Formats: sequence, C-alpha cells, structure tokens
Amino acid sequence: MTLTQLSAFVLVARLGSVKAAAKALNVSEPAVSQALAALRQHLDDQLVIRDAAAMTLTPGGARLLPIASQMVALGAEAQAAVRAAQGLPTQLRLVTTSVIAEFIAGPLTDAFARRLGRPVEASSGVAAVTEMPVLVANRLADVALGPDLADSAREKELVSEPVFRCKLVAVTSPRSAARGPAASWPWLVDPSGVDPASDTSRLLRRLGVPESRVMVFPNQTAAWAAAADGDGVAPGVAHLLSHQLRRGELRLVETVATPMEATWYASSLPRGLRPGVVGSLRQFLATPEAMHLMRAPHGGVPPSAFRPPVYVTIWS
Amino acid sequence: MTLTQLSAFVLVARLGSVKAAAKALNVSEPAVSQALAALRQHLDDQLVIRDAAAMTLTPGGARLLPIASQMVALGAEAQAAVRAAQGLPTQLRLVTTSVIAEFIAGPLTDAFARRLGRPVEASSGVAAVTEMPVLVANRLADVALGPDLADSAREKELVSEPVFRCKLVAVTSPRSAARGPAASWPWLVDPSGVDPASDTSRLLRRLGVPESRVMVFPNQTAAWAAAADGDGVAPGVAHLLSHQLRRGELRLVETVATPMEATWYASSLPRGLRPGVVGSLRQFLATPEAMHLMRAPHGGVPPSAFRPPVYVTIWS
DNA sequence: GCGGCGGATAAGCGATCGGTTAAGAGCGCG
DNA sequence: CGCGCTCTTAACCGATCGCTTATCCGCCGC
Repeated sequence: MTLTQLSAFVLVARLGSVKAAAKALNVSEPAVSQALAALRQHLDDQLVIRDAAAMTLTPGGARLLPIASQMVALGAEAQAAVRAAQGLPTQLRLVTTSVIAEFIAGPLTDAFARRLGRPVEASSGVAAVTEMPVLVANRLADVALGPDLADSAREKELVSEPVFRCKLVAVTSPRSAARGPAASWPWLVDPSGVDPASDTSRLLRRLGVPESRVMVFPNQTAAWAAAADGDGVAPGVAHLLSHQLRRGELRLVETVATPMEATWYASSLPRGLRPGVVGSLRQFLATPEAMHLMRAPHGGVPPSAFRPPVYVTIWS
Repeated sequence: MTLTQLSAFVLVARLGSVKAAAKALNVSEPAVSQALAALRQHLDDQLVIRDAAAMTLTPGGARLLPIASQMVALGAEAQAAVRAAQGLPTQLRLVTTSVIAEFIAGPLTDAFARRLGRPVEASSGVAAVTEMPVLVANRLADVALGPDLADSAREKELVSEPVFRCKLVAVTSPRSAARGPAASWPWLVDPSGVDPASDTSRLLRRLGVPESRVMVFPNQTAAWAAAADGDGVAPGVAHLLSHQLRRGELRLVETVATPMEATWYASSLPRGLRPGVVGSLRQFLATPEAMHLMRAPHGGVPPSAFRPPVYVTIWS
C-alpha cells in the first residue's frame, strides 16, 4: 500500500472515473488502473465498482476513502511542514488541562519566550489527563502541565515534578443558597469535569455528584459566569477566583470535600530524550516569575482562544 | 517518501535510537538507517541528530513527527477499516448543522433504517456550512442536511433540494423582560451561532448583534436552558420549542427579524455519482413520516451525544 | 592505542513500484 | 453489427524500495 496507490484511489473515487483521475494526475490511464488494481489486491476489496455509466464505492471503499484522503493530505502537509520549519523558531508544545490552557498557558509561555531571549514558538493544547503521558512519551507534545502523571513516571518513561500547589473550592452566586446535599446541586464545570482523571472530576466524585447533575461548559469562564447567574455551583481553583470573590460576583460554598488540595505537575521525557528547550522551561517553572504568573496570571481574565493539540492519533 | 520510511523515522524519533527502532521493526539496523537517510534526502532535513549519547529532533523533524505518526497510524487503520467493512451494513454519513444533529438526525436515520428494511449504519456529524459542500463533493460525507448549498449546486457538483420549511424565533425566560434593542441583549446560541453561514448566524446579523453579546453553548438544549434561567435570549426553531413554550418554561420574544423563514435542504452528489442508499434517503425525506419526524422528532428532548465527523481534512 | 558501541556507508539482490505502449473486454447506442 | 467509450490486461522497462552482509567512521572508557 503506497501513497501513490492511495491517491489514485482517492481521485478515482472523487472524480468517478479512472480516465478523469489519470488526467488529474497527469499520467496514463493504465497507470491509474494498475495502481487501483494493486490496492484492490492488497486490501482484498474491489473498493470501487462500475455498473454501466455509474460508479459506486463498496462498503470497504467508503470506509477507506476518508482515511486515504487524510493520508494523502498529510503526505503533502509533511513536505510543507518540514520545509517551512527551516529556520523557524524552536517550538514548544504544551498539553494541559483545560483550565491551565485557559488561564495559565498563555501568559506562562509568553513570559518564558521573553525570558529565554531566543525565539520560541509555544503552542498549548488541551488533552485528557490519561492522554497526556501518551502524547509526551510519543513526542507528540513536549511538556504536560496538569495533575501528577506518576504512573508513567514510575516506569521511567516520564519525569514528573510538582510546580504549583493550589486549592480547589466551590463557588456560586451570592444570591442563591445551595441547599441540600452537594451531590444534588447542579454543578457547572469546564471540559475537564468530564475527564475522570482531572482534579475537577476527582472533586465531583468525592462529593458523589452524579453525571446527571453536571453541566459542561466550553470553558471555565463560562461555567463561572453561569454560576454567578445562579445556575448552580461551580468548582474552581481558589486563587484564580480571587477577582470574582472580591467583587462579590461569586461566593464560596462549603462542602465536605473543599477546599481540596491539588498540585500541578510538569511532565516531560527525561533529559537526553527531549529537546533542550524543555529543560529551560522546567527551570523557568521553578522561578519566582513563573510562580507569580501561575498565582495571578493576569489582571483581567480573558477567556483565551486555545488551539487544540496537533495530531493526537497514537500509533500502537 | 514511503510509509516504511515514515514509520522508521517515527520509531527512531520515539525510541531515541536507530538500534532500538530496528529491533522494534524486526529488521537489521542498516535497513532503518537507510530508510532514514532516504527520508532525510527527500525532505532535505536531518530530522534527527545525535550529539553523543543524546538524540534530538531538528525543527523540521519535530514538525514532521506528529504528521508522520498520524500517517502511519492511518495506514494501519486503513487496512483494518476495509477488512472490517466486509459484510458490514452500508453506511450513510450525514453532515448537518448542530441543531439538526441534536434533534433530528438521530430519529430520522433510525426511522430511515427501519423503513428501508435492510441494515444501514447511519452516522451524523456536525460541520460548518461552508465545509458541507466540500465534504459531500469529496465523498467524505454522503448527504448534507442544512441550509441551501446553492453556490455549489449551481456548479452542478451537488444537487440540493428543500426538504423542510421552518421558522426561527427568539425565546427567553417568562420572568425576564428583554429591554432595549435586540442587539444589546445577551444572546445564547448553540455552536452554529458562530458559523457565519448558518441560519442562526443570519438571524443574529439581521438584528445587528455584536459578537461580544453572543454566548456559545455546547448544544441547543443548553442554550435554551440558560435562556429559561434568565441568562438572555436564545434563537431557536419554532416547532422544536413547542414543548417548552407550552409548559411556560420559555416565552417568545418579538424582534424585527423574527419569525424568520428558514429552509432545510438535503444536498448530495448527483445520482450516478453517489451510493444508492443516498437516493433512498432523499426519497424518504419526502415522505409524510419524515416530515412528521422533523416537525416533532420526539416527545422529550434529550441532548443527543453526536459524534464528530470522520476525517475532515480535505485534499486540495 | 585499542576494543566496544552506535551509526553511517557500500555493494548487492530480489521485489515491487510506477510508468509506458499496445491490445483486448464489456457495454450502450445508432 | 460495428462503433465509440471506458476500463482492464499484458508485456515491458527503468528506478527505487527494502532488505541483507560486510565494512568504515566517530566517540567513549580504559
């Protein structure tokens, strides 16, 4: 199965004819026909069949098409990516929990790039906690910022070290009274609330909150806004809430599980297996400047537009 | 650039050594080294460099790795997908706007599969309206259900026909009074609200609502729930709201632009270029049964868990 | 200086790829 | 039936792939 075969198939499937595909590829017609035949034999499926004037995909062909299409596209992208990378700044790919991506990652990487003195292109993506070790171990991300990834660290694959300690609390509108057991309140969470390995999720489990009482918002700011509007109770990192608490937009709610200690860890491959810039970042994370940024990332709290991570499919 | 070369690179990058990669691939060490050399020459980039006991990726290599990783993974997936498709039911891939995916697609495809009598595996994904014609034209989806795709239809690439007419209205909590101009209300929308080509977005533009007044919810149900809680005004398809309106959870709000006529279209490739099941679906969409389902999809309104579309990258 | 180690290089070899031209094969149409 | 259209098959050819064994290079520890 080669890329040429795949792209021949893709074009035939899209254009509906071998002839058109051959013209599009600027090769002779048998060339396409043969590529298709090879693929057919290799996959043991007709892929496309013609019954007089009409062409249809077999079930297998229909399944293959989007995959093949993606592969061909990535092939072109690969060339472009490598070429474009010549002379570009070193990149630093963070994966974080959604809350860190929303509040911390931007200011932190900005400050780091400034501090380092040479150009760094930092991008941060959101991933489920269980995906983080896989992404880092497979070099699809450079550093994970989030809960402890001790399981993976124990296998010596990753080195994980604590960078920040904080407290999870619960907040709601000053005007609404949270009555009854915490498990029955409406809980307004950011996306990490549905990630079983996240701190938020851990908190909800401790309180015995059932899924049906959990409403997921696209980001933490939205969840807090809904809580301020009296829609329910939202968990949150205490020091990120100081602004809203001081201004009286939100108030603390007492629960049996809060305040809950949480620690953010930075995890990466061990030195020698990772780009040099990762070491610099780990050092930076220990500086007072970084601490300060994590404690009070910014005066205001703009919901940052965070990009999703790059290509998350993992090869087994 | 072949898949074997890419997987050699991926393994070297991940394992940090040619030797380890060779062992993992169960081939000799020069085989891997050579594959890597070929890729290096082809892409004109060292990709990985070793400086005594440590291995690092060049910027180009770092960019390539996630892409190559994905390609290798897809290669394996391609085989599996075609094999798994042998004897599987024909599939029918819908792309729709988020609202249709949420309320209509499920019941509709269920009924269609029942009606057709033979096994159909229907899946529906959400896409931006501008992506729909591309997805359908490239056979990455079979049918698009949403606004008119006339631009593409005019080029004879797609056939688009109206299947349902409805009205967009605005609703809010019975207890809150929407004061001032509509443009200054908080508008609570489903994800299609940020799709410039969607009906929802069209409505917001007509009312002159600025982006800053728009709050996006993960689905229509959530947006309506927030509206019922008094957070603002939500647009919605009239007949899908009958339940909430009758029970007094929401009330209609008058605006200069509502009720706004909207028509749902079904778009697909022209007959002969599409699987036969698509024609059956188009016929089904014209039946009273389908009409009824679109008018009143279900007694209750469960926010359906809709899957995202398959592989959306388009090949140029 | 001298093994040992990891990686690159060289030479060789069969298989396959990717392409060509030329000749059928199947089908609708007049 | 013969003709045109489209796809497939056949025969062929050069380039490359993918792999081997064997050799060389650079670097470390001793």
